Amino acid sequence: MTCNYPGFIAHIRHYVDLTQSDVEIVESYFKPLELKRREHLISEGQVCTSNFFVEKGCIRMYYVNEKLVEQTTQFALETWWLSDYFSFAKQLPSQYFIQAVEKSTVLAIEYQLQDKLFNEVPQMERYFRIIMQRALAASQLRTKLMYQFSKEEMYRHFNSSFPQFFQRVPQYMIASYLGLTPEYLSELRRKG
Amino acid sequence: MTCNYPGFIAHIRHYVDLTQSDVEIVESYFKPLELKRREHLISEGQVCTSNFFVEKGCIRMYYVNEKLVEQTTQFALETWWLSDYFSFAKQLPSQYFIQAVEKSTVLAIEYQLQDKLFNEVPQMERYFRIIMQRALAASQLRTKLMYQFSKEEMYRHFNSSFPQFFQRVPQYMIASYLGLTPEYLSELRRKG
DNA sequence: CTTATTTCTTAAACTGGCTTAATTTTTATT
DNA sequence: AATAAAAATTAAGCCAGTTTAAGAAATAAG
Repeated sequence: MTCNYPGFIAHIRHYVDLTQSDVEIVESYFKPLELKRREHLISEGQVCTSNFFVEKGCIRMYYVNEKLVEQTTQFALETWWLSDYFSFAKQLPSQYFIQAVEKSTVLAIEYQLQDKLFNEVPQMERYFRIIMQRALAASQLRTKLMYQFSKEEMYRHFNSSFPQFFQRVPQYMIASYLGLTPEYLSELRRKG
Repeated sequence: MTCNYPGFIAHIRHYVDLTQSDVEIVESYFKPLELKRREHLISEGQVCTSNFFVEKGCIRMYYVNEKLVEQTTQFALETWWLSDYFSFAKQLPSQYFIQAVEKSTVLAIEYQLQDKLFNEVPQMERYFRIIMQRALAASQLRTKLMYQFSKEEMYRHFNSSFPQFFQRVPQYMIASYLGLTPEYLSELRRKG
């Protein structure tokens, strides 16, 4: 395959067909970003002008609460999309930060260019429709887990579902994502 | 306008253009359902074969927890879509019930027919892409509210944002949606 | 290698919100 | 209108998880 972002194109082709010339057009619409650990893609107050695809690494979305503590609301690993979809769709200032958790490669498409891309390569409209629906399914599942699990169960579920995550991500980010304090997470880890 | 479901078609036309013949094709793909209060669209264990648009009334999604209590995870009022998108996309059994909260009119499109519709009327693919993205934005907002608000704040926020809701929906459903017990909701209401 | 900074741990005191259980009010049915 | 069933209220006791604060360990930077 002669394309610049093989993980990306393979992911799209998992859902829709693309000719070789489609691939070239698609790639031309995306800007690759090499991010250092802790580098920010957007900050609170800026419009989230792009939708981000994680080619390599891990990024997160967080906001800063009234106690000035970072509250992580989402992680995205390889092949996942992440954006503040409210800010993105309405082109209004975001309340979030989006940041690389570790050294990462991300592909960004700007809001302004999306519609042009869909007109040039209509399959991309279908791809994004499927991706958004899949993200919504994931969000519904997460909501259910938040309702049905206690904080302790949230930790155990997350830990057994994504054990590699504890290697890659600082505990305080995981704690805030799971909705518990770092102190309580520490206590749960000790308990085993 | 000569169409059977004016609220529905107006909603689609808010996002994409449809010719009069498109409208006829689109309407032919949807099945109208008249629901009595508390009537179910799907039950736990069934595949959620359709995506539902609320033309009139109010529906909710809930599951039954280990204590045999109904836990409401989502409401949908007029012009909102609702489905178990995991069950819908994978055509696997659902863990949820979808039920009319009050007398309602719903339009249903079956999973099997969606792709045919998108091929006949490509604008509908764009419409659903936008709708899914909008639903995802709403879901991100809700997640943020769940993180940043205490239970008492969740109640106050919901109450001031959707005062009409308390007229239409039993309190125990609202309580479970907000993640609090009916007893505590009652106490908060008394406090005013 | 040393120092500074960030992250993680430990433990005690505290509280928001749940549980339980009994009562009242509202709504549906005959 | 009478009866049954569902929904909402009230209050006391309780506990999962937070807060606070101080120290230890790990990581980054010079």
